Amino acid sequence: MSSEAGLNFMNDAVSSRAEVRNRLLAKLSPEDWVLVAPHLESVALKERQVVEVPHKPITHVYFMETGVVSVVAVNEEDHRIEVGVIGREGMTGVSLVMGDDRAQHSAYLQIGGNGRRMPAAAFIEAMNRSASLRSLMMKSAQAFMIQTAHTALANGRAKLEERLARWLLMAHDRLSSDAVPLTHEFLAVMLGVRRAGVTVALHSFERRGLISTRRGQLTLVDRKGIEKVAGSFYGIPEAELKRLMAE
Amino acid sequence: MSSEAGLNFMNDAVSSRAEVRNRLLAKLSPEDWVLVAPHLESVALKERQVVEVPHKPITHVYFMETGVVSVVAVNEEDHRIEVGVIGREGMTGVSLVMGDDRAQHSAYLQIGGNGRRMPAAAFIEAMNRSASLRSLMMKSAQAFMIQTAHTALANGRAKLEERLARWLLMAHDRLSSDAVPLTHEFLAVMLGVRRAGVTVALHSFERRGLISTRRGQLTLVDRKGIEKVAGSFYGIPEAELKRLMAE
DNA sequence: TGGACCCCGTACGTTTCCGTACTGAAATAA
DNA sequence: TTATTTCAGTACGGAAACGTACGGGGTCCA
Repeated sequence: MSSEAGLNFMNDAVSSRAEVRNRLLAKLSPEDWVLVAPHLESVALKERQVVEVPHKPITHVYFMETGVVSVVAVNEEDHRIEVGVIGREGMTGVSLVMGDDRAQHSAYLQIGGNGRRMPAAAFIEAMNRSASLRSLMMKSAQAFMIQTAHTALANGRAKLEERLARWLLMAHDRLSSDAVPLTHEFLAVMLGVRRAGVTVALHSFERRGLISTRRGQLTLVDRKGIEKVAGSFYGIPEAELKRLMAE
Repeated sequence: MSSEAGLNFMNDAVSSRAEVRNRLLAKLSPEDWVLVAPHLESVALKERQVVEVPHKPITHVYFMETGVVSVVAVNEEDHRIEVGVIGREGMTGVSLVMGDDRAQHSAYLQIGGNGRRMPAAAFIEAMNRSASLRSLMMKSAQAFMIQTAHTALANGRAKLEERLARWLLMAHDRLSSDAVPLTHEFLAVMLGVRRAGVTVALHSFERRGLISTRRGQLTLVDRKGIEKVAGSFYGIPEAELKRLMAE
């Protein structure tokens, strides 16, 4: 998976304010928008499109408007697990906000979508020029940290069904429809469990009327019911994101 | 556990540069040190001393010189697990660096020690005045994020023995001796596993000559051997910390 | 339209870890 | 010293999830 392959550029000259649907970009002050907009470029990314490679420099930050990015931690023995997801509420390239130039984790589109991207250098430059922009980006980074911490909690204490429910809810929050176009295999990789385990769990969800499934896709039917399954493993990062973005 | 109970203040007038052993404080430029030093206060903290309470304002940041702070994520159903440890390489109160005023997680001394603390307001003020200070603190925050992500990885993919070995190594990195003064019960809480499970695993370590144990304490004997057990679940955050602090 | 491939359903024995609980030994308080 | 509490060792059945693997059905491409 190359970082550039399969990338589609939209042919807008300069991103126009009104059509911005990424929540971070939408929150920019007019002054910060002026700082950022000239460097934005609309892109459409397919599923599995890689946007960050561990220990390599970050080339662009992505502000998605649809789709879901998975951030996956990997170690040398090739153990891997998702440590967070990013959708239209945030951005990729959190390391840049922290003054680092490289990606820590693998990041790629779990569910394809479109958004805008900005070269890393321009992003850093903009943050250096505007304290308010930097402040907003740090809040976003903080929200992502919280999500990662709760992923650690769920990974250590929750059962497969609880973690799966949590994942579906987080994905659903970032999608405009109830359909989640993913195979069991990919869900399994995200959660760090067996593919067969996901199949069985989803089956149980379906029998309970929580979701419906078909090949390569599942659809949330009873969100409240799924929330019940996830219990309090879901919710805190979402509430904290809301709080951090409220001001 | 109150935040103030059992706190001991040292009677130094102003912290002197030479005796600073916290690595973050030690890295401050002379100018940044001038900004920070007047607000530092030496403290000795006993084990279980609480320094941060979830969702409550952070009152002080702590720069430990000895001892280990556990940062523990908790949810409403009272599931809890450690998401990171902090010793003389870092600081507590990472949220402040990100522009938030409250603690996300519970933080307390897992192993007692001493260090310096600084009121939150003074810390924020100092960061606002110095870009280089802020930059250093953000690097430290980044290092902590990386640790949390790898905790999520270990929680999801590693076996009990691997996670226990990882924890021992992280504690050892932050202690000046090979002795870790902790009960099995506390290790179990950190890892989110049964106390009995820790007992059995430590036993196995002891039989293999990796550690020695006595009531309320264990001692690392063969660090290399323990690293072998932890495999690649240990190491990346440590290497990244080194890199981030190298500049 | 046939073949190849991908995805899902299912199964089985096995490992890991849990929940619980009882015991004795060590440390601490009275 | 004695009483009390804390900590460690051990055990048992059971739940959860694992590794592996096989077959059938969908989907897509030639």
